[in-house]
Amino acid sequence: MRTPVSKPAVNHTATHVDDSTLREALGYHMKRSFNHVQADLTRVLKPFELRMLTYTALVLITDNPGLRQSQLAAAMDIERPNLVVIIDELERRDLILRERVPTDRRAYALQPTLAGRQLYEHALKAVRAHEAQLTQGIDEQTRATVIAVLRGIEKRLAGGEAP
Amino acid sequence: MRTPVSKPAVNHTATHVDDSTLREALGYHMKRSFNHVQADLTRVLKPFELRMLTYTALVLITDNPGLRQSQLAAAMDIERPNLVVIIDELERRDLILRERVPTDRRAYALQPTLAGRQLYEHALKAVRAHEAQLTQGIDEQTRATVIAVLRGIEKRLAGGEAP
DNA sequence: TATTGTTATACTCTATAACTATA
DNA sequence: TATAGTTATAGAGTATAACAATA
Repeated sequence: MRTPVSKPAVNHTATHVDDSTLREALGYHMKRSFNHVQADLTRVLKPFELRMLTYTALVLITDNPGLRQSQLAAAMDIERPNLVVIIDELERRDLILRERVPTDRRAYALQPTLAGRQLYEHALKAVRAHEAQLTQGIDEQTRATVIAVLRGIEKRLAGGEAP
Repeated sequence: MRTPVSKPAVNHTATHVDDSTLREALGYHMKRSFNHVQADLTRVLKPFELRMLTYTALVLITDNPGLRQSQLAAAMDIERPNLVVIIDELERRDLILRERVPTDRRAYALQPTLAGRQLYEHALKAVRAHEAQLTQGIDEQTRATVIAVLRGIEKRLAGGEAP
């Protein structure tokens, strides 16, 4: 989507730019590869009219019915105000419900609807196919190592600077 | 910056949310870890009044003096229009120069100024220290594997869907 | 006083179409 | 006609402050 399918006959633009200084940094590669993964996943989710964030929210609500918005925001690692529009969108499409919690009338218990659970199933299948294509040729051991490193970095940075 | 330094005594928000469905996907972990890396790097670059994109542009221009904007945009994997404001900002701060190319008066040759080269040196040192802290405890072999996987994914998705 | 959800707001990054001036 | 840089614009993600209702 970002690069032309066939390269131009004469290419003045991509000739030998030295990025060796940047390539040292893990974050540089994380950014570049994630941008492509993000764009690709957006394309995969488009037929379901879902984005990465609405998909993530739908999955977590379906797997954790009764979840509260504050819990969901924490799980998704986003701020509460940013979750509101996501939940609004899913609710407007009748994929989830906001149910009042009797014991705490400030909070909502988020519940998937039947339509929500069905969309979850279909979208999940597409995402898994996408994931399989993405990690094709990467052995399970290596994939697990990459995930472990990414999670380790996340935990280190999430926990605050000084241990 | 995102999570409090000390967790609240009673925590209703983070209790046992099942994200096992999402955790299968590599992209999920890429997003989460990159968000933290991005936020952390933003903090590291703040004293230099640089962002990830202005830093990247400054490094590439300094390492490749005379680079054209179209080449730089391709190297940074961003669209040309988005590069303009980045170059504007660096030029306004007298960190780089737009020099007309005599042989092609449509194009600019981007050159770092002395101030740009100096800021490059200082920022690079800070970024390297950040990187060292980030990858602390990860052996070189593993780090190389992660980078290779990320680059492989980027290349696969950048090249178009059908090989 | 603290928390849940909310509104409003701002900044960053990304993407596309269309323009200008050159080639 | 094609390319380099530009302008304008739109969409998405992220972050903070401040509010009403409730605890």
